[in-house]
Formats: sequence, structure tokens, C-alpha cells
Amino acid sequence: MTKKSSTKSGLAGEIGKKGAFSNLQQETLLNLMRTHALFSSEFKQKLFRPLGLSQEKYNVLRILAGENRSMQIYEVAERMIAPKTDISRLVERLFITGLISRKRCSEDGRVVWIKLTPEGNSILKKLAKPVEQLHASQFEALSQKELETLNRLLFKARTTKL
Amino acid sequence: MTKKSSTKSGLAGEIGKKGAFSNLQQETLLNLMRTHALFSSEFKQKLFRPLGLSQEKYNVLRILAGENRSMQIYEVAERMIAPKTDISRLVERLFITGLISRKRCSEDGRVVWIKLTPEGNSILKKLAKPVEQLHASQFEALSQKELETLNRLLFKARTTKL
DNA sequence: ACTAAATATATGTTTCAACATATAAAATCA
DNA sequence: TGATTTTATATGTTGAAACATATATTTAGT
Repeated sequence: MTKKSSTKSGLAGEIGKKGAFSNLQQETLLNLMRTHALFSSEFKQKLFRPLGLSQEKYNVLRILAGENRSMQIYEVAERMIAPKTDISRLVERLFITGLISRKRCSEDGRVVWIKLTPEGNSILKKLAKPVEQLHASQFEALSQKELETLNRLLFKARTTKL
Repeated sequence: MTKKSSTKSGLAGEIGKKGAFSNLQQETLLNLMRTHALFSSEFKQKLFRPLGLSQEKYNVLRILAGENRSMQIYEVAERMIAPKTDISRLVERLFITGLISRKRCSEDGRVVWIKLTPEGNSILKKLAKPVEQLHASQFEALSQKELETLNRLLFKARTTKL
């Protein structure tokens, strides 16, 4: 049984051997998924659902509030957390519940301008503090330094391609 | 304008002021969500969907393979990434496509034993290497040390309650 | 100006998610 | 043993996610 040397922290490229590195990658992804599932379900159940919102609806409202202007639908879609091809229906649900207004553009018949209504604004105001409190509670175990590190590593993993 | 002292890394409890800390928490959660969305959609599109699998279906198969035995449905549900109340339908979809078998227990008429079929096993084998490669590619920007840190912080944030 | 391409939004359809509630068998308890 | 509770799975229903495809308008090319 020739033990293949002890390059414990060997290259990631040396895959197909189920080394410690590969297991760590697996475990990290699992932790990412579990943490995401927990945190986002807390938002859903404690804050969004009681107000008839979903994560995505809330996101649209936040984007509109952040820009504080009418936006085209595709502009909003581009800023969503995940790519959103069928944003129209999401926008329509928000329109139906009165949280945004829609207006077909007169110069360019393709575009639709959407905007927060006072109701949309007020629901965001109502949520502002609870949202902040939930953030704080979810990350209360981490120091500022740890939080910065977590933030940086998540960003790096997602955006850096070698 | 009395500037409220410079306790930059002040308590997380000192909320409601939209300080740097609160923004960092927000940003970190956003990064968590975006990174999760990207990574899990890569799995879905590149590996699962072409085989008619979803993340959840794959998970059930992995759990069964890991135990390498018949399991009760609720046992599987407990190990899913997110709590799964309607696991029955998920199990049924896997049964219909022939990836698992079902058998009502004779001693206890409530329980159903489920098990990987050879087809279920073979689909897992086919996926093993691509899954590992995708893991490696998703985390290729991080060193082993960074990966360990990310893993630890995700775990800590999720499990530690003060 | 006419045709083709690009852009912006909308819809069809299938599958899944989520919650409540239902059934059915077993265990517990009086 | 009969009633109650607990456990294990199943189903009803509504809304949302995902992907393909369609429509309608504008822009670009010749």
C-alpha cells in the first residue's frame, strides 16, 4: 500500500481522488446552501410572508426605492439577485397588489416605466427596522472583522475567475 | 453636529442607526445570496437538469447512497438542506422515474422504506466526477486556507446563537 | 422605404415550493 | 379495552420558478 506522499494541501486541480481539499469544497458548498436556506427562510417567514411579499417582490421594491425614480422593467431585472427572465409577471403581481405603478412609454412603445406607489413606499418603511434587526441577529455571532472576511471571501469566490 | 464618538466596531445591538456595521451585514447577506444563486444555478443547469434532476432530488439520492441502506422517508427529510415537510411528493417523483424503490413496512404500517435502485446508483456514479470538478471550479479562486475560513465562518454564523 | 436585426415586454407550460390539512397506523394511558 | 396522542406519510391548493417562445416596437442595413 504505497501511500501517495503527503501533499495534504495539494492542488485543487488534482481532483478525482477525493482528497481533503475536495471534501472541504463540498462541505463549504453545503454550508453555503444551509446558511442561505436558514437565513432566507427567516426573512420569508418572519417578515415577508406576513405582508404578502416574497424575497423577489421585496427586492424589486428595494431596487426602486434605492433609485428613487421610475425605472424600466429590464433595468430592475438586471439588478435582481438572480437573473430574472420572467420579470413581467413579478411586476404584474406587484402592480395588482398596488405596490408599484406601470406606465407605457409614449416615445418608445416597447418600454414600461414602473415606480413605487405610496403603498409600496410605506410597506418598505414598515420593514426597514425589522430587516435591520434581523440582519443583526443573523450575524450576531460574527465580529466585525469576521464579517468583513466572510463578505470578502464570498465575493472573491463568486467573482474571481483564474 | 456632535459626531457620536468613533466606536466603529460598536455593538451589533446598537442598531437602528444604519452604521457601517449594519451596512456590512446587509452587504454580506446580499453576497451570500448572490453566491448561492450563482453556484446552485450552475449545478442545476450544467449537471442536474440534463439528467432530469433537481437539487432536491439529487440530495435524496446522495443521502441514500451515503447510508447505503433502506431508509424511512422521514429520516431522509431530516437530512435535507432545508426542512422538508412535503417529502412524499419528492419521493414519489423519484419513484416514478425509477431512481428509488418504495416498500411499505410490514411490521409498522405507517412507514415506507425507500432505497436506491441500480438506475439511481448509476446516475450518481455518472455525476460523481462532474460534481467534484464543478466544486473545484467554483472555489478555484480560494486557497485552502481561505476555503477553511469561509467554511468556518458560514458554519459559525448559522449555528452560533449568543 | 423595405427587410432584417435587436430590444423590451409578455405569455404558455411544466415543475416545484410551501403551507395547511388529512389519513392511517402505532403507542400510550386511563 | 377504548379513547387519546403521537408518529409517518399523503394530499389539496395556491403561488411561484424556470425555460421556451411569442409579440410588438424600434433601430440598422442596403
